Amino acid sequence: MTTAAPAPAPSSRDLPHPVRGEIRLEAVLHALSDPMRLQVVRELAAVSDELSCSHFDLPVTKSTTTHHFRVLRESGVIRQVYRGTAKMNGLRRDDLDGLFPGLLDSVLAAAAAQAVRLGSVAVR
Amino acid sequence: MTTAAPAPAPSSRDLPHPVRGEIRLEAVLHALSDPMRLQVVRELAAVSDELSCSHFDLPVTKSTTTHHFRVLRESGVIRQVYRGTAKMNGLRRDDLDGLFPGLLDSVLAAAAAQAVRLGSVAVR
DNA sequence: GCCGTACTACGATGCCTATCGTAGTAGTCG
DNA sequence: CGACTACTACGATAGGCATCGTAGTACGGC
Repeated sequence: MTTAAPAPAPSSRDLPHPVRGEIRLEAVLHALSDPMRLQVVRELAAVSDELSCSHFDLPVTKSTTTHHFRVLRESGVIRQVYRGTAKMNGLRRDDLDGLFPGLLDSVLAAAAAQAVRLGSVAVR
Repeated sequence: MTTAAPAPAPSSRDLPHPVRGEIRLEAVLHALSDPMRLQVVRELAAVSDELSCSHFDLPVTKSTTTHHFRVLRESGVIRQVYRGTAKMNGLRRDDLDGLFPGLLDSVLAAAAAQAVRLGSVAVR
């Protein structure tokens, strides 16, 4: 075993992500069709950086939050990594733009337009 | 009474559609997140004309087909009208483009790109 | 070493939905 | 009128999913 890959301790903390080629349009659309998940994606796109799960103050329990983040991750919309005790979430903009050019931007623009239209203009 | 609207016989054949302002992004994304419905929308966009329900040869029963067309209609993606015995379906491109500029086109492009990517290039 | 924080996993529940089959209604054509 | 076509409505079923609560695991600080 020359390579002697030290197997960086599976640690049971590695999260399964679809590789770019495995991302399916239907799954992405489904992930974005939930208001709570769409809101999360909008926030992530706004900061264009990673955010911890606890940063989001969603009106549901932690368990449900975990579930929504998992749907987003497994559909390929976000990437999740552990950083110490925190789990950071980042938008997979490169992969999404590569596979579906313009899709994410038009969805984000549509969400923003609708937020204005529905009078949610004042932040929340 | 001048108008004297003769009430063109409700006939129980008028189909409820959301007006433009009632169309919700989440509902549209959800409607498009089903493979069968996405396929229908792609065909409608390809012909840019009305198509009867029976034109589509979906691998499900008539009942299920009716259900899918209703989801598309109630979400505001398509418009349905009766023409004789046939029920014609047309994409509401104007309304969708007006509310969510570029969204429909990028979804259609993404669907086409994915179809190619998955090797479904040879028809079925 | 112990505790608090952050997040997960598991089990349960209720709703939504995709699917079917059967029966029924509207329109057209003979 | 009568048969045929096109589509709907209704009822049933099974699976998915958003939600919760509780219990558990990993990390970092004291």
